Amino acid sequence: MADEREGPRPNRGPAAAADNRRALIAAAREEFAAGGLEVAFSAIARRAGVGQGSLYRHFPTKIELAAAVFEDNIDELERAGSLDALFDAIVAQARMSAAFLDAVVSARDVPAVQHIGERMAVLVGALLAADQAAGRVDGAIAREDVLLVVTMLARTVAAAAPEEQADVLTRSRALFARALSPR
Amino acid sequence: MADEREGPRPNRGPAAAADNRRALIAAAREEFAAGGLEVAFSAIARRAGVGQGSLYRHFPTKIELAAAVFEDNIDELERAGSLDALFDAIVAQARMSAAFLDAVVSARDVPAVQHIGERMAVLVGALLAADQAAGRVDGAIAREDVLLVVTMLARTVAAAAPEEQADVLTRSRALFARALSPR
DNA sequence: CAGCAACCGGACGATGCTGTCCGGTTATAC
DNA sequence: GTATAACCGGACAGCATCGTCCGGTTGCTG
Repeated sequence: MADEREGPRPNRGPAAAADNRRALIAAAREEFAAGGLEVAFSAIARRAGVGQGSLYRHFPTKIELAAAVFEDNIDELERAGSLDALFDAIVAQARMSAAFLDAVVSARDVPAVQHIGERMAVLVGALLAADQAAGRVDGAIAREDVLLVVTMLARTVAAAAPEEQADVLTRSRALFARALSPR
Repeated sequence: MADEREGPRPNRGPAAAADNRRALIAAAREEFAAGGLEVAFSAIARRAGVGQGSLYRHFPTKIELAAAVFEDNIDELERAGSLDALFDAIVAQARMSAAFLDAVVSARDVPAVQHIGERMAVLVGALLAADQAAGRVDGAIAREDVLLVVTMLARTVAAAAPEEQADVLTRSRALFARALSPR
């Protein structure tokens, strides 16, 4: 039933629904990364080569769309083996992460958002425990502290002007390294 | 706030220009503090009891308006006697500061913005030197680090949901205290 | 007192986004 | 082969904001 054909694929019919969904998520990822959460729905639909109707059918609200995008991205984050690696991955998707965080504050009760929050909490908890066991992070640091660091990193790097992004990045990494390292 | 509506005070003529300017700045301060930089120009004019034409005449762009508002606020910041006190003052105006920072990244070359940047840099430099001399802050910390901390504090507190604002505040303050304190 | 220049305030056209609705197309069932 | 149901895509009306423009008022000057 769910058989994916290459070649001259029709853009209509039930089989195209999954394709459209993927195209929309990909387009939204690029738009969010470029312009934050403020981008217009119409722009996302245009980039995906899909009508606005289809966009609203798949994702009635912007929060659900953002959640779908980030659900994909979090897979990448979960490959990190240490907090440092997690920070690297977060920074690489800084604008995306910041956009998602903006969405979170306005809709904490959406199930999809909660699910992502739990995945992040579990991930951070595991990495923190490992780093503390290895003596790389002070025992006084709590999971909430690390989540805060992640948030700050994403927002700060995302908001920085392009020419000072590199400086901001190294400086904030060093700052947080001081904050987390054992006394 | 409600301005002086008493007596047969004409709202026209050259003398009213300065009054209008003050009213606009006051209205903009409240609007920015409530809704960030995204508030509509029309809303600011309405709150100030002034026509849109007058708003655009005094402040052609939103950046200039934000700069005028923050130029007022920075007087308060300069009363701080230590970095800790500066952080307190920044957090008290968190939403305002965050709104202004957003304006800065989109118009770094505006003279009014540059002027405020210089005042902040001078202020932070002086406080940092004092705190380092007193042994409260590590000598390895640079002025740019502190400016980064200020930015992060403002943005983080401003973006937090009301119910977790208190927790975010204490946690980030503790985190940055660890980062800045001598080894 | 009369003319002038500055300034005020709101109306107004333009622009862009939102969310819905419907004609048309395609796979599937019979 | 034909009927049916699902789904696509773009048009469209509604809405908010932007930035300008102009009639009207006020204080100043000769």
